[in-house]
Amino acid sequence: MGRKKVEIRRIENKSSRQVTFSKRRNGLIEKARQLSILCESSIAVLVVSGSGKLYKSASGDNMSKIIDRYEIHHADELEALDLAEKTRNYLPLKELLEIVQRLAQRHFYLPLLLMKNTFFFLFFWRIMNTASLKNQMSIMQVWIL
Amino acid sequence: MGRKKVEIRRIENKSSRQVTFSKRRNGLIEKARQLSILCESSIAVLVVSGSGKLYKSASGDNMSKIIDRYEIHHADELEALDLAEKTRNYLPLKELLEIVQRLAQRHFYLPLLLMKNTFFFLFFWRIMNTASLKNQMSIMQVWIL
DNA sequence: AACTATTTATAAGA
DNA sequence: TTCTTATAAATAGTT
Repeated sequence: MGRKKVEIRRIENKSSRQVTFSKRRNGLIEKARQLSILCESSIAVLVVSGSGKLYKSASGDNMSKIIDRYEIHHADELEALDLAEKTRNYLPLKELLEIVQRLAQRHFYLPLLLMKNTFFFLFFWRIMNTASLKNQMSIMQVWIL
Repeated sequence: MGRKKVEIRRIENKSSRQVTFSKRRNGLIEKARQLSILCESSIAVLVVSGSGKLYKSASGDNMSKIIDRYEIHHADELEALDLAEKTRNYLPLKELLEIVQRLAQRHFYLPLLLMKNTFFFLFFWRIMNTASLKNQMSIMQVWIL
């Protein structure tokens, strides 16, 4: 949509890349706003520029709610069944902790509340019931870090 | 961009709303992809339909990374200084817990790791040092829920 | 799902 | 940067 057709590949000229970034970024956010109103939907757009600057927009609902909705969706995609299998087989505590840590690392931002239907709580309570009080601090650090 | 100019307001006819949703959603995601390539940027688009279905796209980087970048940005916006002030004045434990709960509610998805430079840990350790062991369980529930 | 008349977005230039 | 305008692209209504 312009004087010339452009190939969709990195614009090498820095200043025209910047101009295009600004124009199209505004266009994208405006499109999101329109879609949100026309079709009663909630839309989040997050843009991170090459230099790391963040531009965001949330239409129809606030950013937190939309991201929460994504987290729920994402949680659903987790390998819950595989984990359930392992849990039923009563893994050693050490291995349980490793799984928790790995998951926590991969999906760290995932609010635990949103995982209420998954197996984190099972892990948690089992660990808490198994570990001695003096170990609880370090276990809590696993959960927090 | 069509046979007629459309006002940007909710489309009342359900089926044409659905058709428009599908067309424009695809358009939006394609625009995001193009911008990401043309200008070397990372773009996340999250769309939640009126019926709650989620559509997402991440270009230039994966969704987790882009959302993490947003979380960091968001954390920076927190009223950290105000909180620091309050902390220095040694609020009663009850009030500290209330602040923690309010923050947790508003920014629940925020990974604690990303807040390492904020005051959550101060809160946490102070609470843990103040509370008796038998209260720690309920305090942990504050943190988890 | 296609088609196509129009509107809209935007690339290049001023 | 901001405005202008020729042209490409998106899409509203139709089939």
